[in-house]
Amino acid sequence: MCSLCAGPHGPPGRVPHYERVEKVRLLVVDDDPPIADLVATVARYEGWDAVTANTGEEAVALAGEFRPDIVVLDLMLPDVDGFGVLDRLRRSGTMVPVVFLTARDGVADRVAGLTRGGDDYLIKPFAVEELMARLRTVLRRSAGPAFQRSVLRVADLTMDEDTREVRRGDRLLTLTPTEYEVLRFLMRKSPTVMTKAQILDHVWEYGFGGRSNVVELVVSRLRRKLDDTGAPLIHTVRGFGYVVRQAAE
Amino acid sequence: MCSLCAGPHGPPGRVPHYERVEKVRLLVVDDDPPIADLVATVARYEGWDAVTANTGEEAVALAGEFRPDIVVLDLMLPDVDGFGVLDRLRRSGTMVPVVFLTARDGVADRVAGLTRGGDDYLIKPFAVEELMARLRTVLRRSAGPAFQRSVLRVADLTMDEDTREVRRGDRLLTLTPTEYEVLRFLMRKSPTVMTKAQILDHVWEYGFGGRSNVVELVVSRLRRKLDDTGAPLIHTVRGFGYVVRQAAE
DNA sequence: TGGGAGCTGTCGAGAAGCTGTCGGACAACT
DNA sequence: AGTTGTCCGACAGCTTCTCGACAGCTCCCA
Repeated sequence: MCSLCAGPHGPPGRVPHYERVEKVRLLVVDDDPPIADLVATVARYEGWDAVTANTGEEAVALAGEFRPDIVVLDLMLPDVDGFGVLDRLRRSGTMVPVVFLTARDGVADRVAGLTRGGDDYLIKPFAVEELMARLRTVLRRSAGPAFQRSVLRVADLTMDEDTREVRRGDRLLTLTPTEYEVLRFLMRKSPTVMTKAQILDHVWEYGFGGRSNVVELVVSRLRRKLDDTGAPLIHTVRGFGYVVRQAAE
Repeated sequence: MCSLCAGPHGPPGRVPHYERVEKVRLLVVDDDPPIADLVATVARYEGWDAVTANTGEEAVALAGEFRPDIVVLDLMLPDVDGFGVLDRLRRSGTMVPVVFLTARDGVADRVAGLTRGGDDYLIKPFAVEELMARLRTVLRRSAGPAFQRSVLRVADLTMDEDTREVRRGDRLLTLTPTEYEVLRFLMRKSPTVMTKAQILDHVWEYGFGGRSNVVELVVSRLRRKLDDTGAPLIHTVRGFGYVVRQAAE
C-alpha cells in the first residue's frame, strides 16, 4: 500500500453509523486546488461522491447539476466570494447544508452566525479528520431529529461524539482535545492499522511541521489513560503504526 | 420521538409534555430570503416542516395549500403588508397562530394589540432561540387551555419556561435575561456539548458582532449563581465548549 | 426629564491546562 | 551484541479559560 497516500488504507467497506443507502454527495469549493483535492480525496475514501470547484461560478453551476447533500465552501474565492455563492445557492432554493472554511485572520468575524442554521465553519488550516467529523455531524443533524447518537465502540471502549464522553467500561476518561482526536481516528479506522504518518496527516492541521514523535507521545498519553485498566486496546505494530482493537491472538 | 422536542438528540426522559405525533408545520413569511431561510432551517433542525414565502401573495397562497400550524410573519412586506396578510388569513377562516416580526422602530405599538389572541411578536434582529421558544409557547397554548407546563430539568436544576422560574434544588435563582437564555439553550441541548460559537449564534441576535468572550463571561456569571451550591452542573470542555449535565462519576 | 438600578459587553491579568521538544531508557528484531 | 524503533519523564512556551473591574446602556419610576 502507498505510504505517501493520505488516505486510510482500510478496504472501503466499513460502513459508518450514519449509514444511508445512497452515497453522500459532497461539493468542495476552494480556489486552492491541492486543498480542494485533499478534502475530496478523503471524502471519497469514506465512500462519498465528491466533486471540486475552484471558483464561485463553477460552484454554482456544479451545485445545480450535481445536487450535493453537503457543501464545503471556502469564503475566500477569487470571483464571487463565499457569501455570494451561498446567496446564490440559497436563492436557487437549495437548503443544502454548508461547512465554511475561513482564514484565521480573515473574515472570522463575519462568519459568526453561521452555525445557526446548522451550518458550521472551520478555520484554516484545519485537520482533515476534524472537517470530516463536522461534515458528519451536520449531515446527521440535517437528516432530522430522528438521527441516532453517534457512538463509536471498540470492545469496552466507547466514545460518544455528541457528549464527547469517552469511557473504558464504566470509567469515564478525561481526554485533551488532541488525545480525543487521535483516539477518534483510531477507533473509526479500527481494526485497521494506521501509520504514524497517516495519523499525523489526518489529525493534525495540514501543513503541520512536526517532524517529531508527537504521535508516539499522544499515544503514550492515551495509553496511560485508557490502558491502565484491563487488556490493552491500543497496539503498536512495530515499524508501521498503531491500531485500536480488542487484543487478538 | 417528539417532533417538538428541543433537539434531535433527546435521551429518554427529555421529551417535553407538549408532545405531538405529527410534525409541526411552519410557514415563514419574510421578504429577506436569508432571514426566512434562517428561521426555516432552524425549525427543520428541530424536526419541523417549514416552508418560506417572500411576499404577501405567496404567503396567502402557500398558507392555503400548506395548512401551517403556526406562522412567522414579517410585518414589512413589499406588496401586501403584514397586517393585510393577517387579515386575509383570518378571513379565510384560519385560526392559525402567528408570531410577528417587526423592526424596532416599526409598528411595535400596533402589534401589541394583535397578540391578544395568543399570538406573539418579536423585534428584529432577534435571537433564533428566543424565536423558537416563543413558537413553542404559542403552539402549546393553541393546543388548548389544558396545556401542560414546559419544564426543563437537569439533575436538581429546573427551568419552568412559562413562569421563568429557575431552581437549583429548592433554591430559587434570579437570572438576568441573557443568563436565562444561555442556560435554557444549554439545558435544552443537554447532554450534548455546545461550542461557544453555537451558543453565540443561537442565543444572541443574528448580526451580533461580539467577537469577544461574552459567552465565557455569562457562563462564569451563571456558575456563580447556580454552581456555588452542590456539584457543578456547567462543565467546561476545554478547547471545545460548554455542557450542562450531571457530573458523570 | 432626571436619577437610579440593573444589565451587558470590553479589557486585561492571572490561573489552569495543553502541546511539542528533547533525550535517555528500554524493547524488538537481526 | 548491535541496530533500529518505541516509550515516556520533564519542561518550557503557549493557548484557553476565569473572573474582577468598569463604563455605557436601557429601563423604570418619580
